[in-house]
Amino acid sequence: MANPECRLCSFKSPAAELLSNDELKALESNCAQINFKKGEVIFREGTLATNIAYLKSGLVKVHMKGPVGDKILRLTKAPAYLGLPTTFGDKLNHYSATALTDVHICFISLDTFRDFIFKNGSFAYEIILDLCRNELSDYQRYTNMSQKQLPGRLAEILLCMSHEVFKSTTYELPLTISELADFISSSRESVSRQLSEFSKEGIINLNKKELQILNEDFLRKICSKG
Amino acid sequence: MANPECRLCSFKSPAAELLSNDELKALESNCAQINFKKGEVIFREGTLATNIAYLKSGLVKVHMKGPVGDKILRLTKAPAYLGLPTTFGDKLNHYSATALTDVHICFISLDTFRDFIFKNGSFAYEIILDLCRNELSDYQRYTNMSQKQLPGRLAEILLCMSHEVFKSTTYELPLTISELADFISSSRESVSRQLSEFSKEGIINLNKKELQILNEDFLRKICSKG
DNA sequence: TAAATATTGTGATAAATGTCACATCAACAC
DNA sequence: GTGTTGATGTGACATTTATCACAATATTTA
Repeated sequence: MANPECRLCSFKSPAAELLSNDELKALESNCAQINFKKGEVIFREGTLATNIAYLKSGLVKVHMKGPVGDKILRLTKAPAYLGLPTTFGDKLNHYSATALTDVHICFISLDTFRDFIFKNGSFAYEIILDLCRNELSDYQRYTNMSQKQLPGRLAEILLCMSHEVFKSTTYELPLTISELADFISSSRESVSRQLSEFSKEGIINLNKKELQILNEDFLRKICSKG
Repeated sequence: MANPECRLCSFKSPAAELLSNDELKALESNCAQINFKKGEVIFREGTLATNIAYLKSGLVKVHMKGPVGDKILRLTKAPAYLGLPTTFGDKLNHYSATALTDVHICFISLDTFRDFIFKNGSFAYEIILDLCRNELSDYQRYTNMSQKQLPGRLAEILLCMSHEVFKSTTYELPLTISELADFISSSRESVSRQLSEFSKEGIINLNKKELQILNEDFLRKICSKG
């Protein structure tokens, strides 16, 4: 738990950029940075939601227990607040967050955060914008995932990770095959087979975890056709 | 378009309850009530999002075009704001809202609403709470729907409408079979068959649109088993 | 009222994908 | 090293569910 220097922090969220010096000072004394290793749970479904978690660096999966197994709801890349809805929406966390890389998290006292919302309209507005944008992209993904079948769903998250997370057509898969399956609501075996299929067709190249998108246009076509 | 009397309105949202008299006055002059008949579109995907839509009375479906067809994202019952995320998140609406009953909608000027957020912390906080609670329940439904198969998904929305919307085990289905299919991402035919199945098993009774849940426990069991 | 249109029910069939079983491979602990 | 554990690939098969086709009702419109 390092002593944070929020005022000097260069990883501030867009919302935190709008805080006054005094507010940043208040933040400093009500905030603790904790580092997690890849694979560690940042907060867990069913436990008390006591702090706001701000993801300062790294990549995280947000996931929830479903009737069958785990469901990955979204990947969240720094910088971002992690559990606003689960922290404000209920006393108990309704989902979990797990580090996919080593991450830096700042836990912010709920009271302090709430105070900013009450007293700093710009801050509140920025938080609202953030919640709204997230909901839009969630709805979009939800709709796509629920109407496409396996090839389209898989193509979609491969492209999504390429565009939204890594900004590159080559990247190291941050998820295991099982997790990919949890993400697109399919089975490990089916995902494995579909990846082989994409490889055979020359659309991707997968070496261990290293993924290379060879034919993005075709992948896009698969994605949009479903 | 009636001249609204927001100050006297007895259908205020929890957030609007927190507005001052002056703010309510500002609301009055920047707000227009419009009534829609069952089946009419309140706002449409792809059009400019220019106003906040507050659902004062009635029931609405929120839906989005998907790769295959329409996808119903949620049912929203009055009182509720309808398109906050699509209004704040982007200039264009990312989804549509259609009346399932006759409804009263108050369209509120975006600037006015934004002003309340900036200047009234309690209002902003209430809006944030609302967004958060919605996201939680969306995630829950999303997870359930994506992991269950047809019987479980159908059972879930039948129960959901019973508990959340109508608060009764007997109610008139607000959706056609096709819409039910759009909601649970299945086909019209499969939903029709599954409803017959439930009827044969004595779990429900469906007469025209009048649905009666006869064996709620069993329906719950189907719902939780998937 | 009749015609037109939308909604629903149901059988036959095909396609997609989950499940089971087992082999292989990699990482890590001891 | 060696054994243990977790992750992955793949064949065979069963199951679920979409699709197509068409009939039967409802509902709306002319």
